[in-house]
Amino acid sequence: MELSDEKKQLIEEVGIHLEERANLSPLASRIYALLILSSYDGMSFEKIVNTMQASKSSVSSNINVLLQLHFIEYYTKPGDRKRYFRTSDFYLKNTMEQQAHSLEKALRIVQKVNHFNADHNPEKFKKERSMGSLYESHLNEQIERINHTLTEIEKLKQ
Amino acid sequence: MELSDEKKQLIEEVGIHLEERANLSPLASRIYALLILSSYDGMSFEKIVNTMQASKSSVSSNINVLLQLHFIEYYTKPGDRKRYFRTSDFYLKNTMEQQAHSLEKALRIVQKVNHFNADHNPEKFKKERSMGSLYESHLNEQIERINHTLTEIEKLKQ
DNA sequence: TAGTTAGTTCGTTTCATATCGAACTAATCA
DNA sequence: TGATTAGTTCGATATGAAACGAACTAACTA
Repeated sequence: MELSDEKKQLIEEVGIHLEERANLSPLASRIYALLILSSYDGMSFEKIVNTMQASKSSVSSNINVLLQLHFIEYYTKPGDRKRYFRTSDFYLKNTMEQQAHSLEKALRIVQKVNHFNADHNPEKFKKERSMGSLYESHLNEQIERINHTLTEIEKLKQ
Repeated sequence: MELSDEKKQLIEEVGIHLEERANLSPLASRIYALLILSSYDGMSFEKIVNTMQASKSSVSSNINVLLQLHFIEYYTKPGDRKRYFRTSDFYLKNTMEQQAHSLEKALRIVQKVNHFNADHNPEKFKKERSMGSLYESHLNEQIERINHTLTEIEKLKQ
């Protein structure tokens, strides 16, 4: 029931990272980190409550968020009412898809900004155009790379 | 003094994007968006206060944050006490440097997680290794790309 | 020197969001 | 059927951050 110090600290570190990158609440981040660092068998709701020292209600709502985002999944054992949670099979794929969306959104914004400045602040646009287009093509490249990797992951799945 | 509806809406859109991506407060994000979408001459403190309909104190502290992060800079005109703020010359470069750091951090975390699971959850590690290594090399590639673009920007500066 | 102006400081207020706990539901068990 | 258990719901509390406003400083100006 007690975690090693090494694991505790790693949960904290990964948790903070997830908070920042995935916009999850602190507890959701810690739970997700815990499951990332645990065996593929997963953990029961109760065990998560005890390990995290958090209330049942907090764990319940945060687990539901993680389920909705498809970051985790659950399974049941015959003759056992409990649900067992684990990281979803392809959570790295989800992470990358989110990154792709975020980059695409960034690209759309940059394009809008450049367009607006070309129309309304021509002097500024001229000054920044070369860097702006460099940035645009950089974003395009990154999106391409990510999609490429996603198709490779798709192959792995089969 | 009044902004066009088009500009207002774009400030909102870019502002929300900056809030999410750059971890800036709402007002800091809006001020930064305003300056991104304004002429290279920049805007005085007073004009920013009026345009944003925010208090002097809020504008003051948020501008100082943006200055510290080198997202914006200011200049003065001889015989004019006011300070004029504009986006810093190479703010896109700063953006990319931040992205590079964030990717490097992500890579270090993923490596730590993989290492931990290899030691403590061998079954899970085996199951996820191929995807994990694919992800690792993907992150490496992205970091490489970003550094490459940064050196190209460096060339532009000269 | 007295008045004005640009911008800052700092204590207070407002607001959002995370977590909690007690009461509840629905399924299982004896 | 009555008791137990797994998990949810929902109103209350706590915490932290953002924005505010009044008072202040420091520089200029008449």
